Amino acid sequence: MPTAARKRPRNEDRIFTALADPSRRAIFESLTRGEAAVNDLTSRFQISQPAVSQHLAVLKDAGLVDRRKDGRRVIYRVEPRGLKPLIDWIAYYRAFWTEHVQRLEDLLDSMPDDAPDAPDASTRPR
Amino acid sequence: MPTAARKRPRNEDRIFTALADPSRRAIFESLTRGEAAVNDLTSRFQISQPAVSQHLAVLKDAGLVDRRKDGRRVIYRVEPRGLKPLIDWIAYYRAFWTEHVQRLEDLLDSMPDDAPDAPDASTRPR
DNA sequence: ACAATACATAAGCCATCACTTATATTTAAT
DNA sequence: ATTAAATATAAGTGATGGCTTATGTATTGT
Repeated sequence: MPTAARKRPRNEDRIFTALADPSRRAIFESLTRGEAAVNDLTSRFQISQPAVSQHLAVLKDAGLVDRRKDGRRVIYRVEPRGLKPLIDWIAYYRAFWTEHVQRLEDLLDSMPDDAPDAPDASTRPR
Repeated sequence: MPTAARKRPRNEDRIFTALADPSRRAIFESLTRGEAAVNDLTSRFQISQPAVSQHLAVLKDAGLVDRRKDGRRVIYRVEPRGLKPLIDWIAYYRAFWTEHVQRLEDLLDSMPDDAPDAPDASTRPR
């Protein structure tokens, strides 16, 4: 069947917003060291369990983490492809100043991605 | 098992918060097309001049833009090295989750179907 | 000198956010 | 069957953030 428009929302907006909060970024960073249940994460930080759950919901909505049920626990893990829109955003604008930042080239060349899309300009100039 | 000691400054904080706002990101993106005065930027968006100045102040504080005076105008331009902490952040944690993806794939290869094992208990709280 | 222009800062308003406690829901343990 | 545990959601609250208008400070033009 011919696929119609792949009009995926692909919001780098949610990603930037999700990672802007230090607690949320700390939770994400903690998950890069291995998957963990909500209770595990709650014990690692000094915020309440609902706060952790809310942060995880934001991260999940941004596509940065995924979850799986294990009995009465919910195991969260990093979604490896979640940072792709962020990398694409950087890749798109790299053309304008890339000659000054060779490390960016190095990083982007080592990324296992294919043909980054142009980040969407939902806030367009007039 | 990676026990990442914290020896990395967290200056990506301001960058994430600076880029989290769509208007501010739009201003930054606009500056990638060339340097511009505040008045130029104000005419491109539908927000007031003080709002533009405030956004530019946040971007400058994050190290994403720099400015130069030209008569009574202030010309803003992208600071090429400004995104480096962001790129470093991605590169740093990318190493972790690619490692974990590999570990997960190895696990799935060696173990067909049953008994998901316990989450990593060696992750230490801060 | 005076007026106009370009920008920054101040002050206030309103929406959003990150947190809390309380509660509902699902699953496990006894 | 009860109780406990793990998590999500609801509701409320204080703080923060982005916007506005008003005003201050340089700089240019006449």
